[in-house]
Formats: sequence, structure tokens, C-alpha cells
Amino acid sequence: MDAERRPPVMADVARVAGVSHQTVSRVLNGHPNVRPATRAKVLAAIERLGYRRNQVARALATRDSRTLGVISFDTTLYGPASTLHGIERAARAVGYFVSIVSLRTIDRDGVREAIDHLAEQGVAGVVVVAPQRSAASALEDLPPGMPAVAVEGAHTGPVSTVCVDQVAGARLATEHLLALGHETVWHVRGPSDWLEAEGRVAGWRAALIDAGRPVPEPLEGDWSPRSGYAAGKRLAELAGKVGAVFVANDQMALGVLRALTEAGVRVPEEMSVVGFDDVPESEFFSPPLTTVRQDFGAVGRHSLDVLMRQIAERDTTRHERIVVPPALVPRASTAPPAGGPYTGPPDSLST
Amino acid sequence: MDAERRPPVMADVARVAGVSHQTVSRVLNGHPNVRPATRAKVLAAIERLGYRRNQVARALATRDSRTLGVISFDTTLYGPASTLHGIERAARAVGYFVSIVSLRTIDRDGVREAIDHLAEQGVAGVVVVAPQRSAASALEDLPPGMPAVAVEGAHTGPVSTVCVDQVAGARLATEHLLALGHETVWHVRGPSDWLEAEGRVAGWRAALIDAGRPVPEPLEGDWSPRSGYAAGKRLAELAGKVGAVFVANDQMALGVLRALTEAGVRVPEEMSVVGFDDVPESEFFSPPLTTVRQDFGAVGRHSLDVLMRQIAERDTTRHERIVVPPALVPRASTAPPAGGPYTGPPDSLST
DNA sequence: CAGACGACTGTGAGCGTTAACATCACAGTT
DNA sequence: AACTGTGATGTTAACGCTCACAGTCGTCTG
Repeated sequence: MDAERRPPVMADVARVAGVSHQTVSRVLNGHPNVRPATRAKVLAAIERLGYRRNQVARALATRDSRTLGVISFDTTLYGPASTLHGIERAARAVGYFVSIVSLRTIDRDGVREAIDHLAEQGVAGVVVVAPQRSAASALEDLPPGMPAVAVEGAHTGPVSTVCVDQVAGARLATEHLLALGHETVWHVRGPSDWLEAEGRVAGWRAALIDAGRPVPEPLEGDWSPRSGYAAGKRLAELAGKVGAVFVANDQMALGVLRALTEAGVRVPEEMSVVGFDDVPESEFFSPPLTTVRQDFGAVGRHSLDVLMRQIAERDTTRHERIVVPPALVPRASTAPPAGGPYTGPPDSLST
Repeated sequence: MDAERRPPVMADVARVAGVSHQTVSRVLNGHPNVRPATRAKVLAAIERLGYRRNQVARALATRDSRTLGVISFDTTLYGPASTLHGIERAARAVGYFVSIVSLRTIDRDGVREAIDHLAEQGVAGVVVVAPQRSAASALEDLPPGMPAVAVEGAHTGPVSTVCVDQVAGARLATEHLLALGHETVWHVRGPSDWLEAEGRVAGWRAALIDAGRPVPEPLEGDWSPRSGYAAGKRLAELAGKVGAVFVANDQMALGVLRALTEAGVRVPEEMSVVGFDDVPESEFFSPPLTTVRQDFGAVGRHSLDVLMRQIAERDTTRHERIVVPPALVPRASTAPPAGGPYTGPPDSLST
């Protein structure tokens, strides 16, 4: 019949159904004023031809692609992957597609290029999962009028943000250890260009200062178990001095645990360890890890809400800030110190 | 000036540059026959107006959206997340976008609906990360002529597939344990509707049968650390009888390790454990886990290659099958059995 | 019973791009 | 000097859809 073998278009359906293409369009869009009999004819023709609407043409005509862009760094990490998942699910629930771009390096140029790419593609808005300072700053040159939301981004700047309260989470972890009777809490921090790492340091420090406790120098880590392992080695050397550590994420905490085990330092008897994230594995670490849960699904859903609101109201000037509270998940890696609870600074040198 | 404030279009650029819109198009597409001076004028106009090409219109005119669809199940899991990452990277390298759809349940209807969705959106092809049997079967009703590739899918059926050789991986794990001198190897398997789980069972069983060893009943798991923990409890009860276990993924292996530790069964002295996946954490488990590495990045890249080939050749009838070899990563969770190596079935009851 | 109104359907013009073809200037041939 | 070819550009028509508007009915009202 037709040598071209092109997929059927609206006009084909219209011809078969004996109506105009506009009527087909109305049926497809659920427009009310279509006679049931006509609707049935159209539907039958659609079925018979295996017609599928061309969303690209629709997007061109309506200027609405019903597609969202997500820019992310490493979607292999648990946090970003879960957030992405939450966004995708929420987006599909409201009929939006999700186009992803993941960046190898998250510098300003990379983010800008990704945004350009997405803007050309006609996305209705973008979610930038921007945990690094450099990425957050790249948001300053978004195309004007483009709905956008930053996840885990900086509080400042001209965009709405959704994030977990890192400071509060770190406080939770630190105060938990203090409440168990530890004199102070050491910290294995994340890389300094990550906002989350900074927030956790800030919360940890604030909790110690509020309690009038000494603030040890934080140990450097890069989120990887390997860096946690290295930090754990250092901690083990200081075993007599260190009774409690707050590690900035669960992966590093795993490394710390491993290093302590190797060095023969028992957890939690000799040292208490708290992580951050509550990855599915952490309940089964040795020992099961006390950690701070971040609800990434909620972050994803909220960021979509914010974006949808901006799109619906055509207002990209008002900036919201949504903070998702974290929660402490106590498990077996924390306990009171071996030598009994800390009772305050010694008044004199003698007992 | 203009109240509408619409983004500039090609015609605007053309007017400013004093050329026709077609010339602008030619400049944008790198067409050779444009005078350098003209090109410069056009480029200047583009710069001045901040013009960005509308890819939706381009897609409509060329019938090429330069977008790929990826259908996946749970992108939170390490494997799918890494594969997705690999695909996205490879796609962007060749100028393609990636639209993702993740499914809550991976039944046939769900997959079909996702494909429909993507087909309407005009994707040039789809990658289905279909580790479950039900998903693989859903590929049978793809739109004809749609380039597609199944990742971790069934060998059969009318599509190209890319996967890691599960059978070989399981063999590697099992033979490693046998070579250490264990009489036989137990197995904690994955859920039965997952093709990967089946492949691993098959490889494990084949290795045992080839060696003429008894094949114990596999223990059931669902990939989660929790199910591994439950299986580990059972294993601990059988500690005298069980000297070596091959666990179908690292997460479950973590649970097994935890259960064994709790029960006082030492690994690897009393029991050897092998996992599968080589997640970044497994090197830091207690003890560091011997496991089988799957190169998910390679899987992602290969699936994109296959898809690009189909698109380029306009041939969706020839089906390739690419198998990525796994590799054993020996670490500290495996060792020879306590009682010395197995030397074959006893000839008599006495020594 | 004319007019108005509402329900339903059709027509034509975009949306912003690329493809195909037409045009034009200018150089090199004969 | 007319002819041809080629490089550079412009013109027009798709691409497949929606939007705005213009019908065409039939029914209800005064």
C-alpha cells in the first residue's frame, strides 16, 4: 500500500473516522463537546491504525514539552540516585517526563552547558541536584524565566531550594553522643566544596560549642569508604583520646569501622561511631550503624512540587526554601564511654 | 519593546544579521557553503540576541529527536544506577539526550505503557534495563521498527541484548571456593523472577556438578541485606556442615556476614563467603568481601553502541548479543576450610 | 415563528525548524 | 559573447499538532 510506511498521523485517523483532524484532537485532549458516537468512531479509528500522538508536534504547537530536566552530578551515589528516583516518580505522576544530564565535573561551565542543552530541548523547568558550591553558583546564570529548583543547594542565590537540614542532622548526631556521656566528639568531614559537608561540620561544631566542649580538628574525607578507612586508622592511633566520632556519611563510616576493627578497637565499647544518610546497608554493618536518616524521596517530591508551582504560577521570581528534617536512627555503634560519663571539667588536679 | 517577551527565533536572528532564516540554519548546522563573513554576522546576531535553537521544532522537521529512552526498574540499586550512568554518559558523548522512566512494578503492562509514552515523545530508541523475566517478555510488543536494546534481558526474544555473563560469574565464585579446598558451596539466591538470580544459580550448580560435588538446596533471598541476614542465621545454625557460601549479591552478603558475626561464626576461618557485584563498599566489609565484579559502565556503553548501530543502519531486525565478562575479586572473606582441604569422597567409614 | 443560544464540528493559520528547490552572481570555458 | 558550473543565498513548503474562529445544526424562548 504505502511504500513510505510512515506512522499514521492525526489526518489519517480523521479520514478513517470520517471527521476532521480537529475532532480527533478534541477526543485526544478530552474536550467535553464531542458527541459520544463521534468519540467512539475516532477511538475505533485510532485503535485500528495504531495511532500514537506525536508529542513533539504537540510540544511545538503548545510550547509545552511536559518535560523536566534534571541535572545531577554522580547518580551512582545513594543520595542523588534516590533523589532522582523521587523526582522521576513525582514527575510521572503529574504527567511529566524527565530528561537527565549527569556531569563528570560539576564546575560552573559544565552546569551552564547542561542548562543550555536542556533549555534548547524546551524543558518546562529544571531541577539541579547541586551539592557542590561551584554548582550552586552556576545557577546564577540560568536563562531568565526558567523555572528552577536547586536540591541541596546554597540558601542564597536567586533560586528556590529544597534540602535536608544538614546542620540539624549533625547536631542530632553530636548531641546523641554527648548525651551518652562522651566528653567530646571527633568528626570525619566530607570534601570542603560540598555544601552538605560544610553543613555537617557547622552543626557538629555548634553542638560542641553549645555544650562547652572542646572542638577537635576534623579529619578530612572525600565520602569514599577508602577515605573513611584512612581516617579510621588515624582515629585508632588516638584511641585513648577519642571516644566518639561523627562521620559525615555512612560509606566513610564503614571505612572507619573497618579500620577500627583491624586495629582491635571495639565499637561501641571503646569508641562510638555515628554516620549520616542511613543507606540500606548501614543496619547490617558490624556493628549496625547509628546514623542520621535523610528522606531523599521527600526531597525529590518537594522539589517537584516547588517546580510545578513555579510553572503553574508563571512566577520564577519568588523563591521558596523547603527544609526536610533529618532523623536520628540509633543502633548498636554508639554506647556510653568505657570510663563512665563525662561529668565536667576537673576542678583541680587531685581527685 | 515587545510585550510578549518571547525568546528570539531564527527569523529574529536573520533580521538582525540581514540574511534569511535559512542561512542562519545553515550556520547553525555547520553547512559548508556559507561565506565566512556571513557566518560571522550570523554568529554575532545570535550572540547579541541570546538566541537558542528550538530543538522541538528541529525534531519535528527532521523527525529526529536525538533523545533516547531508558526504562528501568529501581534506579536506586547500585547495578541499575551504574548502568544508567554509563548509558547517559555514552549518549551525551554522541549528542543524545536521555529520558528516563522508572517503573514501580515491572510487569508487562507497566513496560508497555512506558514504551508507549516514550514512543509518543519520539525517542530514537530505547534501552530497557530489564532484569526481570516479566519485563523481558514485555519487549515482545515493542512498536515495530523501534530500535531497542535490553540490558540484562533474556537471550531469547526479538531484541538485542547486552549483559554480564552471570553464569560465568557464578562459576568463577564457586570454583574459587572449590579450589580453596571446600567440599561444596552453599548458595543464597536472588528472587526467582530475576534473570540474574537464575543465571547465578545455574552457574553455581553447573560448577558443583562438573566437580562432582553435592548440590545443597539454595537459600532464598530478595537482594536486600535483611534477607541476607535471615539466610545468614540459617547458615550459622548449619555451621558445622557449611564451610563456604556463594551469596548472589554483595548487599545480601553483608547481611550474611552480620548474621555470622552475631552467631560467633568467624569468616573466613570457619566459613568462606563470596558475593557478587563488587559494590564500592564491599572492600570495607568485615572482613573485606571476595566478590565478582560486574562492569556496569561497560554494559551501559555497549548498550548504547548497539542502539546507535541500529539507528544508523535503520535495521532493527538483526539482533546482537553482547556479553560482558565478569571478574573475580579475591579478598579476605574466603580461605581454605578449617579441617584441611577436601580430598574426595571417603572410600570407607574408617580412616 | 423568528431569533437566540448552545452543542457540536470544520477551516485555516500558526508553532520554529529543516528540506528542496529556485535564484543570482561570478568565474572559467569555448 | 554566450554558456556552463559552482558557491552563496533566498523562497516556499512541509513536519503534525493546537488554537481561534467560523460555521451548522437543533432546540428553546418570547
